[in-house]
Order: sequence, then C-alpha cells, then structure tokens
Amino acid sequence: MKKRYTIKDIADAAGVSIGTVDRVLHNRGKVSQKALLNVNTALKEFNYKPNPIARTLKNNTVYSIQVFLPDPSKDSFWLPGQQGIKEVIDEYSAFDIEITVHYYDPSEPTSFLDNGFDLLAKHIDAFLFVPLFEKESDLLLDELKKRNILTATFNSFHDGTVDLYVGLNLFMSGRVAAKLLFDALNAPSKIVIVHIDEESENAVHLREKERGFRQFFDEIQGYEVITLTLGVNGFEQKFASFIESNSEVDAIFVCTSKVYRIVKALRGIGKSKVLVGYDLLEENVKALRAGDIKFLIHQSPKLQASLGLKALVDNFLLGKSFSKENLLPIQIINSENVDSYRYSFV
Amino acid sequence: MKKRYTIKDIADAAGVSIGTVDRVLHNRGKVSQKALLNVNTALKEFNYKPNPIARTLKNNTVYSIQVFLPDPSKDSFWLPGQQGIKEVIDEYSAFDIEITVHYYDPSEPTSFLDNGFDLLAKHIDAFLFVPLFEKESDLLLDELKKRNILTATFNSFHDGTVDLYVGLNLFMSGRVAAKLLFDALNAPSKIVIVHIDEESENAVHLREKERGFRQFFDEIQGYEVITLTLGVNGFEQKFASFIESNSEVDAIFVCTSKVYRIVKALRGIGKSKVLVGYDLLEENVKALRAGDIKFLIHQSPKLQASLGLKALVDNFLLGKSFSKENLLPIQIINSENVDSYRYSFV
DNA sequence: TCTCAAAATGTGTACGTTAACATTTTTATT
DNA sequence: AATAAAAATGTTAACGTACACATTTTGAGA
Repeated sequence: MKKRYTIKDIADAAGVSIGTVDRVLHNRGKVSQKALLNVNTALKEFNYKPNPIARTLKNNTVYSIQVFLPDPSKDSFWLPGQQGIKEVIDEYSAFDIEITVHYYDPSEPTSFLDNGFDLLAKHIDAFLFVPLFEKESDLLLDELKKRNILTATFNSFHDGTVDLYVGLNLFMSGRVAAKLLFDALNAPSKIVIVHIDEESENAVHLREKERGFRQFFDEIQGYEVITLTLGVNGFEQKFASFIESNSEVDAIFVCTSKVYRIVKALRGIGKSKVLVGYDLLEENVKALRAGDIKFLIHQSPKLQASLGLKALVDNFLLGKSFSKENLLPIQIINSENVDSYRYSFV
Repeated sequence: MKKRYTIKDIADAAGVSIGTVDRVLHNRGKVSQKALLNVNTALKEFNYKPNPIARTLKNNTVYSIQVFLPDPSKDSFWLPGQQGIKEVIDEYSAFDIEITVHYYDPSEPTSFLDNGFDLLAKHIDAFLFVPLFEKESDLLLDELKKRNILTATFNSFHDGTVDLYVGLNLFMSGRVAAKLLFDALNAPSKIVIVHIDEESENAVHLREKERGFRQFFDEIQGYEVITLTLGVNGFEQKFASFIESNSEVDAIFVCTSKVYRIVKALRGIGKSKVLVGYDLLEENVKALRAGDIKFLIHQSPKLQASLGLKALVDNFLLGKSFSKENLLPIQIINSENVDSYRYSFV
C-alpha cells in the first residue's frame, strides 16, 4: 500500500528542488558536482523509477501508427491478421494513439511499393507491415530508417534492420511438418512438396519452410523428397497427371495455406494421400475435420498482427520495451484441437 | 495527429464548465435538465471517452494483488508459472501496483486453506490463485467474494463464481490426447490411463481429462481403455507387474506431468509403448527427444499465469476489461516443435 | 420586490513529470 | 570589493481527470 517514490521524494532526500532532479534524470547539465552526487545517491537508495503514467500524460502527443497488410479480399489468409489489428485498435480506442490500416495486393509488388511510399507522406511514428516482397521491402525499409520511423514486421521474416519481427521460425516449421509426415508414414516413401502458383523466388518464407522440410528427411534413410511447382493455369490436370504417373507417392506437403486445393484435386481423381499444410482457413479446417488433412501448422496470423501492434502501442504509451524478435511457437493442429484455436485469442 | 476530445472540449461545446460535465459523467446529480441534455449531446457528438492515463494518474492508489501458487519446489510443474509471474512483476515494476507471491504445498489442502486465509489479513484488491483443491477453494472464494476482492484463477478450472479463469478446456485436451494415440496406433488396441499418486477425487482437472479421453474412444470401435491407479509406494514394481500381465497394451496416457516416470519404469523392464502425457518438464522433454514419448500436451503454465496477472493489472492500470474465461489453445508438442515453445513467451 | 435556502454551476487543486522561465549563487575580472 | 557573466537552482504551469469547495442562479414565500 505504500506509494512509489516520486521526484519530490528524491528532491527532498537530496536537499535540492525537483527541477534539479529532473535535470539529473535527463542529464541536461546545469547541475553542480555536489548536487549530482546527492541526487544520484538518493535515486539509487530509493531505486527510483519514473511513473510512466505521469510521463505519458505530460507527453501529450498522439502517436500515429500505420499498418500495411496484404488485402484480405485478395487472399483470405490475411483475414485473421486484419481482425487482430481491429481488436487492438478497439482496445486502445480511448488512448492517444492513431492507428490506420492500409492494404496492398499480395500478388502485385508494385502495389506494395506504390501504396507503401504513399503512406510516408504524412508524419508517422511507427510502421507495421508484412514484408511479402523481398526487394520492395528493402526499399521501403531504407526510407523508413532514413525518417527514423519505428519499424515492425510480421509473418514473413525479413532481416535484422527491422526494430521488431513477430513470427515463426519458418525453417523449423518445415522440420515440424516433416516430422509429422514421418510419424504418419509407416515406411520409407516418396514425398512431394507442392507449390501452387507462388513466386517462390521472391518469397523467402517458402524457401525456408522447404529447406527445413528437406533437412529433416536428409538426415534419415530411404525417403525421397521431390518438389512439384504448378502454376494456376491448368493446375488440376497437371497435378492429376503427376499423381497418376507417380503412384508411389504417399504424402504431400504444401508450404502455404493452399492445401485445400490439393484435397479437392485428390478427391477429383479418387485418390488419398497423407497431407500436411499450413493455416486454419475455413476450407482447410473442413478438410482436417473430414480426415483429408492429417495436420495443419498454425501460423497464428491474428496473434502475430496483434502482438506486433501491441508492442508498438505499449512502447509509446507505457514505455514498455520489446525484444527485436518475437518467435511464436510452431503450433500443430489436428481435428481435435482445432476448435481450441479458433476461439482463443492466441 | 489530432488530439482526442477532453472534458474541456465537451464543456465548451455544451456551454458549461468542466465541473458540470464531470457530474454528468459520474451521474452525481446537481445538474439541470438543460445542462444534462447539452452535455449528453456533446458527449455523443464527440464520442467522448475518458483518458485512462489521466484517470489513473488522478486515482493515485497503489493496487495490491496477491498471487497464491503451489510451491514450485514441491512440484516443478509450477516453475514456469512462477517465472511468468516474476516477469509480469518486473514488467510493471514502475507502476503503482504491488504484487506479492505466496505458496502452498500442492499435496496439503490444509496448507492451501491456512495460508490462503492468512493472506486476507491485509487489504487487497485482487487475488490470483490455482484452485487445486475443490472444497478448500470454495471456502476461500466465499470469503473473497464477501470482501469484494477481484478473483482470478488459472490452470484448474473451478466454477463460474470467479471473475476470471485462464486455462485449457481440460475435457478437450483429453480428446486431443486420444486422437494423437489413435493416429499413432495402426489397429484397435488396449490403452491404459495411468494415475500416479494423485488424489483424483479432489482433482477435477484430472477427471475432466480422463472423461474427454474416454469419450473419444467410446465413439469408435475396438479400443479398450482401462484405468490404472498407482500410489507412490512401490509404484515401479506394481507398474511392471501390470505390464507383464497385460502385454497386449500398446499405449499409455498419463493425465499429468508425470509421464517421465512411466518412461523410466518402461526402460527398467525393457519395454516400449506409445506414450502421451502433459507438460514440458525437463525430463519429459528429454524423453520426447529420445523418442520415448510420442506427444506432449502443453498447458502453457507460464502463459496462463502471466495472462491472468496481466489481465488484473491492466484492468486496474488502464481500465481494460477482460472476459470471464480465457481458454487457451490445446498445444500439441513433438520433438521438432518443442524448442519453439521453450523459447517463446507463449 | 425582497429574502433566503436550495439548486446549479464554476473554480481550484492535486496526481507525477517535464521544461520553460525566474531567481539565486558562484566565479572571473577589474 | 564591486561588477558582470556564468552557473546553478528553484518555481511554475501544463497534461486530463476528479472532487471538494466556492460562487452564482433560481424559485418559493413573505
């Protein structure tokens, strides 16, 4: 029940005024050796910590944060992320924080670049975005750094120049997928990694997942892993003919949320394989429940988005610090625990 | 960049003083019909929300929260929970919040009761605890309610009278364990639920897990599930003789963090079974890595504790609301994703 | 119309921090 | 020792809210 020590307490103990204490705290000079010593002693003795609440009130600025996401109407994978952002905005609606959300076309690097730079027109304090495109993100990041804007990313890891990254260790998530398939298969077999309409050259995160997946099987004997890349045109015929001519394939790994398309294609040709993929899209969850997908790996897009945004807000509002990397756990989903994820904030 | 509206803005718009606005906001009466109308109109028009930061500063009280945990030195399962609490205490060390942690013996209901009531001697604002014992928790809860103290629990679900519960849906976690075993077994088989030295009559959470587990297998054909309860005395011999005389048992489910003891016992007699258990104890993780445990279900004790405490703190400090139940996802752990959990805050 | 109490409204201070500004003390120079 | 400049220190107002207290307005009764 005892109050925390305030600047006033320090001033009294050091025999100076609060002005002097404040000058010491912010080392603004104009303090005598003797006063400096006394104040520092008192600060240490009382283990003084400034009251962040009072500080923020005095500060009296409206912080402005821009959020820049792939358009959820173009790829519904981003819906939970959008939802997470919305909830944080709501949670902080009474505070002096101004959060605005903008979208880019996830299939258009130029959309990312053009819209991204447009957002820098007005003054902003922080920028949270998904660096879907490698080169374009670099350009944007350069500009953000130049303007001393706090930068945060999520979902697709970029590099070390960003102030905060929230996301998975994608490489490890590939290994987890591999382990799940390995356990589900009874004997050495042939496994296919299918890429559907992804520009994997520009997508680091896909490469990382594939690398982790392959590493796992490289360490053991008898498993053959091949990669099949299919464009969006004629996807189904090509996939079907591949399966027909590779009947020894037992399992399929899809690095993205598009597993449900494989499910559909397999149904079309009356085949069944052990499937592992990513993300709790409505279609994926249905297939998981139906038993057509063995496991999904959950990337927690909603949590990623909200944690990233919260870290920024709490930093401005309460002076909370955050570590550069917030690596979320790689969550394994089956038909029984999927519900616990859909109704949880995590 | 535009500031939020303040009481002053409302007062100006309504043509009254801030005192009148304040009286309206807290419906403290002494306001004329006309003023009331004008103020309410302005409040609505500006969508006024009081500034929680200013409110807290003005409030100027040190909130006192007591945390009451099973002693981690008696059962290391509680170490992560303790750690989570520590981290939250650290995170809020600069704020006007006083958090104190106390422990009880997880095997002594009287220790829970005696120490628990002792904690109510001084004034407290909130109480966060693990309701390990059903009847004793009821008694404590009654007293807390009587004193109008905010109550929160985690890990073991109690009932609806508590203001906040953070934890798993334990029933569903049993089903998840069942599904994992089901997938790992190739054919119908005999499965044992082993209880090691647990007073399961007094422990709702164990009953719930078992119930979920059994329900899953009740729904399908050919699987036999039996329960084996072993005391701490002569555990190993009894378990060994059970296994010898029940060689058709393929899999074992342990509802607590004590799976590693089954691993040890099995090694002792040179047998191997498909194992699923709970929690990332050091010993369990080792056994998981060695392949002796197939899956673990992670109850996120650290996250549970810190989320519970944070909800209380944020409620006092920032006026944030929380929902009565925060059901965390049921996390499936294998040898590949275990690391991602150990180094993550989740 | 005047008086007085009740009702309504306004004012001032505090919370702890910050920083501009005012005041006092010290030091250097004559 | 006197003076000015420099250095050190103290004072005060502000952030937005909350509430006690002071002041003004209203209306009833004479």
